[in-house]
Amino acid sequence: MLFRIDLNSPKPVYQQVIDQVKYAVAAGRLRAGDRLPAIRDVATQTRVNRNTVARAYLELEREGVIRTNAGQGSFVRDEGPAGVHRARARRVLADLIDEMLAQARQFQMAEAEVIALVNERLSKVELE
Amino acid sequence: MLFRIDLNSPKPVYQQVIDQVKYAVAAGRLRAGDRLPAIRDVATQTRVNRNTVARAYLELEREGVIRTNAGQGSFVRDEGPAGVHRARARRVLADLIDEMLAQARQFQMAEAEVIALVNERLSKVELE
DNA sequence: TAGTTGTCCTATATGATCTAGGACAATAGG
DNA sequence: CCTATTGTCCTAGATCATATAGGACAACTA
Repeated sequence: MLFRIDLNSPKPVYQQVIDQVKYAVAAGRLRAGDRLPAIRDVATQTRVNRNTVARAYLELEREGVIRTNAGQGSFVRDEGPAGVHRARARRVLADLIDEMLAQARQFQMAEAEVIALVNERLSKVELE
Repeated sequence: MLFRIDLNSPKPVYQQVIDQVKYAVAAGRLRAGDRLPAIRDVATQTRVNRNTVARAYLELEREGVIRTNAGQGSFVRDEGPAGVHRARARRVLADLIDEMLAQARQFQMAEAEVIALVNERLSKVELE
C-alpha cells in the first residue's frame, strides 16, 4: 500500500488517506488481515506530519474499516456477514439517487435525458 | 427569490447563495432580466453579513450568471445562443451522478445493479 | 532490553469563512 | 439639487479546520 498525496487538492490530506484505504479495500487490493504501513512510515514517505496520518487511521478504525493495536500496527478488518452491509449500501445509494433525481426534476429534465447522463458518466467513471 | 441558509451546513454560506441562484436559473424560476433581491435585503432576511452575500453576487457576476450595476441592482443575464444555463444544469447533475457512482464503487456494486437501482427510484420518484 | 508502533498531549501556523462597520460612486425618484 | 438605494471597496478581528512540530508514554515484538 502506498499513498499518493496532493497537497494542492481541496480535499484535506487526512481525507485523501482515508479514501485511498477505503478504495483499496473495496477494489480488493487490500484484504482482511492485510497490514497497513506504519503511521510514521507513511508520514515520512508522503512528507506529511505523523499526526495527520494518525488522524486518518483513527477515523478508519472508528468506521470499522481497520483494527489497530499499539506495538503491532493496523490491519484491515473482516467484513462480517455480507448481507447486512449490502442492504445498508443499497439504502445509502438509494438516498443519493433520490437526491439526484430531485435535482433533475428542479431542472425540468426529461427522464430520458437523466438516464442518458447517468450512462455517460458510468462509461467515464469505469465502475470496478 | 428567497434564500434558505443553513449555518450548520458544511457548505459555506456564500456558496449556498451561489448554488441557489444557479439552481433557480437552471430550473426556470429565475429568468433573464429578473432582478435579484438587494444584497442588504438578503443579508437582513437571512441574518448573514452583507459582505458574505456580496461575495456570492460578485462570484455570480464573474461566472456570467448575473449582471450588476450600483444603484440599480443585480439581474439575471441573457442565456446567449449556446443555452448556457442548460449546460450548467447538466454539469451540476453530472457532479451529483459522479458522487453517487463513487459511492457505488466504494460499495463494490456492479454496474448493472446501479442502473437497476436508478430505474427503480425513477419509477417511484415520478420525474415530470 | 531495545526498538517499533499507536496514542496522547501541548503549542503554533495558516487559510477559509464570516462578522463588523466605515466610506464612496452610481443610480433612481422626487 | 437632494435623498435614499444599491453595489463596491476597505480595514479589522473572530472562529474554525487543517496541518505541522515535537515530547512523552503504554503496548507489543524480537
